[in-house]
Amino acid sequence: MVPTATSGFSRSTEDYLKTIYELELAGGAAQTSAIAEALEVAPPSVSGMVKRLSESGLLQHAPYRGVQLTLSGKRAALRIVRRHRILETYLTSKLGYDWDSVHGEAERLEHAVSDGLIERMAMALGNPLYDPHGAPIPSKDGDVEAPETIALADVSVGAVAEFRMVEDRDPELLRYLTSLGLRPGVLFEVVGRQPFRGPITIRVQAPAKREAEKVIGNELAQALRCVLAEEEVG
Amino acid sequence: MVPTATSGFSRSTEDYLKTIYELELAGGAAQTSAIAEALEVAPPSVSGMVKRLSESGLLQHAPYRGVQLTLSGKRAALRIVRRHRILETYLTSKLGYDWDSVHGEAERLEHAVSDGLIERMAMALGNPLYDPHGAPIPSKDGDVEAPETIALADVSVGAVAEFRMVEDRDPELLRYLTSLGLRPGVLFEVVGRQPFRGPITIRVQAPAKREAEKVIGNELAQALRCVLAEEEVG
DNA sequence: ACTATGATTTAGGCTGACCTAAATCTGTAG
DNA sequence: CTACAGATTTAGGTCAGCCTAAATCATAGT
Repeated sequence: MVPTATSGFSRSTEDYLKTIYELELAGGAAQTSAIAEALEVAPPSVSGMVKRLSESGLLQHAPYRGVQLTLSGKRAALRIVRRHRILETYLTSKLGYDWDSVHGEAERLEHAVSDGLIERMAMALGNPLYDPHGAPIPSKDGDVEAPETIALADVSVGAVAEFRMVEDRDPELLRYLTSLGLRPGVLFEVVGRQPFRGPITIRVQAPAKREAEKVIGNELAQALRCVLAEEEVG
Repeated sequence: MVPTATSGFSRSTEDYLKTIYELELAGGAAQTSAIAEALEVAPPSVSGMVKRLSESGLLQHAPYRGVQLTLSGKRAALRIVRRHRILETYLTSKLGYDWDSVHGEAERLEHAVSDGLIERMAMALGNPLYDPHGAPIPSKDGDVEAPETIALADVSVGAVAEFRMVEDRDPELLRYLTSLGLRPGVLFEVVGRQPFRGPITIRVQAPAKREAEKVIGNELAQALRCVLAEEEVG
């Protein structure tokens, strides 16, 4: 009738490319085991798929070393990333989804939606630059602006910073952030930090509300990407 | 990561069930060759899939005779039909698609979208009862109201009728209807018909416009489902 | 420089969904 | 009542993508 995916690649291929792209961002060449873990697949399955993908020219494989996307592989990956983030944005803005429940839906739809529909959604949203979790949306021709951010864990005590971005995969984490009042764009001040990778205390600047202090574990604080704000005018 | 379809059935299974459902509507038990043609696969592929589907209890197979959906098969089929029609309606109402270009998009998305998203779309549309081509949208628990219609070809000369519904599969046909001013809900009068299955002349009641006469081939007129309107008040 | 450990690949298999070619059934026309 | 045409099924094969078990490689620690 109508093919599964709209790229000429299989659903599975698209998933591998996107995953490899994200692993490369996080650090150099993607390892077989890392890909396997991210895709919840056994390592030999990755070896097999990697062979096929490199035969299609989508990536280069240095055996036992790792894998790197070629230009066309990266292009295909960024196309999926764009779709994923536009879908997440559309679902939250236009259909009342919460930011913690869009990931899985986007994960399926990113393969099924046509380019035309993605562009209509982007248009309807006013061509947004960031998704609901603060991740940058690649442009149609594959440009991504990756803003410089630091982990909340690395913001010094006394500094004011803006929460900018967090991974979209963990709904519980996202709901927890909601309960703290933390979403992209929110300003906060670090008012204390315990030693030995201990918890961090922040004061969220909720507009027209009591600014309660919140305590955040160090591990979570590593996952929250921020930028330092201008100094507050005394 | 996340399964392809949201029903527990494969994309392919969903397509077979929907197709068989539609063939049954059109006339009794679905034949292997009819299924094969509709899905654009070879007849032996259908035999194989039919065996699997009947082993799963989704249909009953009378060898060499045909195939009939069981209750659970019909339920699964209607679920897909509902998704397809809600998607078509959403795309036309909310994203500016024309009625001739939604079918293919819905064909892919119907397998990927979650039940929750479908219900949100339905809600956003005000729980519509008909899709853009006039086809009834099954309810969540599988009730379809199939209105009594007759082919435009069977409307007698002099009668006024309302155009109600047409198949969604042929974009060219739909664009042609658009050019005639025919979409669901439009009234027209049959002003003439040539003998020997010849063409039919109608006058479309365009509000506040010149009511030009249009000539329609008999074959097309068979595909246009209508209901007779009340007599016009002289 | 060797060796153990962990990562990776190879070998061999399975399943779903498709295909073509060959066999078999059904119903109709003589 | 038989034979043939057309529909259907069976037989046997391919391919993508997954799996487990076994072999191989890379490297870090002695």
